[in-house]
Amino acid sequence: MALRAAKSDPAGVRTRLRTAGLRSTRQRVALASLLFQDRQRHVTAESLHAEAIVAGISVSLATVYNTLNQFVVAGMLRQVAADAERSYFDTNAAAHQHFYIEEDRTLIDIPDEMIEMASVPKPPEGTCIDRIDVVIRIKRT
Amino acid sequence: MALRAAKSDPAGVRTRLRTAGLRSTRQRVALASLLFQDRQRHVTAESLHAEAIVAGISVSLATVYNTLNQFVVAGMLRQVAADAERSYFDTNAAAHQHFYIEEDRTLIDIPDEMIEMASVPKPPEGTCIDRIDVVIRIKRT
DNA sequence: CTGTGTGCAAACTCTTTGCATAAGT
DNA sequence: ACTTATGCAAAGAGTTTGCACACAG
Repeated sequence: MALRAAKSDPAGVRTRLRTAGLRSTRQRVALASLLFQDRQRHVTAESLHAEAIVAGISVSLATVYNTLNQFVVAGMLRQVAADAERSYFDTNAAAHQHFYIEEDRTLIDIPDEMIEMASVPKPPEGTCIDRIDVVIRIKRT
Repeated sequence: MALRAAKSDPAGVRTRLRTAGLRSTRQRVALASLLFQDRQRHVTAESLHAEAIVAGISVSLATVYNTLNQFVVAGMLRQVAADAERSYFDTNAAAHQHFYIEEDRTLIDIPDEMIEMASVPKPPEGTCIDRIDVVIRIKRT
């Protein structure tokens, strides 16, 4: 059976951190375990911190911020600019897009197949496309 | 000749404010004149405030924020979430998309024709699409 | 051991708010 | 006149940073 709970699979997470050039500290392993145990997650620093506290992981909010930023740099997470208020982090670093429910401040992944651009505009002279972010803002009816 | 400098065309701006249900105060008229004299502009609260000061308009940063938010509510401006760091406001309230140069923190409009979605994903049950934001992040080569 | 990460609190940035004053209609 | 907007400064989010201590390699 596949052991994948926070404490039972430090190895996979550790390898992942190692590969990213990050030391396997207790906090990083714990946060990474929370983040990557499910397929796809959208967290804010606050929400992940709260989750960590509930899970009995002693970690400061500052460290959560630092860790999230490190994970973004390492390409393990993707930062999503859906709302000016706060930063969202998406465990799915691959190219994909989002619904954003403004009332709930909730992000929902859009399956790859559901969106496609007929034509991607040519970027200005001397620049290249880094990535394309699509946020479909939705409202309850 | 068409007079359209900040002080020579208060009427158009005033009408616009009136229509939006906003009183034509000196600051609102001045800020609106700065904003809408050119076809399309992307400002931050800071940049507009600085611009106003340079133009000799006495206005506080708080009022700039308040005014921008009022204009957004009134549909005169559109808020663009390109960067988590700060809010951008776009004088083109119509549906259109942006390039974002991360290094310069600069927004560039993408002409309507250049982008089109092959298929817009169906929003989840009980919701409807408010709007679609596309930000193409580009980097200097 | 040696260097890097963490915790904490304080600093920082961006944005909003409360209250007295000023201005619009 | 009566109401609403403004200015200022202070408060409020969210996020980053500096430094002493702790821990991984």
